[in-house]
Amino acid sequence: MLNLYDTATQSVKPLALRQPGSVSIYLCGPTVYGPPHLGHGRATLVYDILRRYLTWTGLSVRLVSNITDIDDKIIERANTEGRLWSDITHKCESVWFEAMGKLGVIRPTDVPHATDYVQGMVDMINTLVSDDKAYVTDDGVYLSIASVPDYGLLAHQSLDDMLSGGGDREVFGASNKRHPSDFALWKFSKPGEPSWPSPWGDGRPGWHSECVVMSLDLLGEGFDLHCGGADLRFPHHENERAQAVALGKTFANHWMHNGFVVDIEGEKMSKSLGNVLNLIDLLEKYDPRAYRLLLLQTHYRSPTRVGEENIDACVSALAGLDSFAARTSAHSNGTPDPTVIAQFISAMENDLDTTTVMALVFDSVRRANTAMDIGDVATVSSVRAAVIEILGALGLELSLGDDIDADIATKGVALDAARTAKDFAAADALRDELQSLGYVVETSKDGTRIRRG
RNA sequence: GGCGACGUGGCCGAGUGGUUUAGGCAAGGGCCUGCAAAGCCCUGUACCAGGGUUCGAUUCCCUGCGUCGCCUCCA
Repeated sequence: MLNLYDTATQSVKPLALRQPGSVSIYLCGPTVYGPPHLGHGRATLVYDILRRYLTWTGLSVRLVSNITDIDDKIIERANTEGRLWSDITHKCESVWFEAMGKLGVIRPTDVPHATDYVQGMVDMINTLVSDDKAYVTDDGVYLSIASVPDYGLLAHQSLDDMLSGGGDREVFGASNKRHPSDFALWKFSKPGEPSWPSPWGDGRPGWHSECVVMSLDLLGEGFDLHCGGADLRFPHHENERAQAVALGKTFANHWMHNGFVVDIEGEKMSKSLGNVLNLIDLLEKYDPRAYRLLLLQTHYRSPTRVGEENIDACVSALAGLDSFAARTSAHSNGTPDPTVIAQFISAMENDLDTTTVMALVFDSVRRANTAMDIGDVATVSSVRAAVIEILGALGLELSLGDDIDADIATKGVALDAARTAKDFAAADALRDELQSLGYVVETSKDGTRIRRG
């Protein structure tokens, strides 16, 4: 049973399943108006790891992650660049999935698009308006949060405190709303903007309405888990839930939020600070597995510092793991060491304690390496199998790097021959040549092993 | 102003009321090696400051200082 921190109750509690054997998860996906940044990468990676783990334990996982393809930001960019808004969303979506593919993130089981659900949103808003839970103003339709008794469940703050705070912040549209915290379900469109018909006037749905309709439509009431970045906790998730509650529907049973990616100074990356790191750049410069490893070595709720030093450390650690996989590849048919697997499970069940899991992995690798040194084949194969099993369950594939060309392999044979003949000058020359071509050359009593670096 | 998180060895980053107090990276020493690489072993004696509770606190409580997040679009 997976124990997971729940934002609503602010405590770690078992993830209860609505239907035994299967898990229903809704993850708020991207608004497609720009390239993915490191924060998007973290969120998708965290939930990819969760999803893979749950699947590994034998559960059937349904992971719904939407694409928000209608939003003010998209319209703004379309206007600025004189492009069709759908042109931007299509392009951004393909860039998104290409990046996620490189990260090794499995595509969600369902990828609903907000624009495909507009009618459902209009219907939902209509119900809320007829029940007087929502009302029409001159610029849109708003939800009356007074109709939601426990509004603030996720914010963990009283409305008064939320309103009194924020220093000099302005409350948007405060003048024409019943309550300053009421939020838009439907926004009337200005001429030239994308719009859909509605009983109240042409317009587009509010962001919060998109996610409730899609999650309830695909997963149904009382689905198991709703997740996303910590910044979505309030107002986005709070407001999604508020609509469901106003409709008299049971919403998510458990709320999970991941921590931010911060810069080297420890500040959250944000566009206004100009410290946003592009995920595409990271993927071009480094082995994508390094980012996954970095996140596995941090708890998912802690802020993560992402900088070159950090990623470099992971690249080095990965080299050690790959090297381990390569040097033990002859013993790849073992049964995973049950003790190691049990430790893995117990760490994961404890609120996804992947840092402990990685410590276990590195310890196991060391144990197997030692066994390898002394020729304890049984230990090598069972521990190796456990390591591969665990890393596989977390989405980390080790590289044997043994897909080398024939002429390179030939040079390896020549290198061994030169060593046997004690012609070390020739052997060193061959090794230098191979290394300058980017290969890792490891010689031992058993012969030379060449692999891609 | 409200709510919340955090301050750990050169760096990153877990964790814990006390005996062998993660792990990764980097560094130094050693073994192995023709020399390297890979691997293994050893070393560094860390917990913001000041009080308090306790036989004992890095871990609990209080105060102070510092950092960060949310309260507005945001993974």
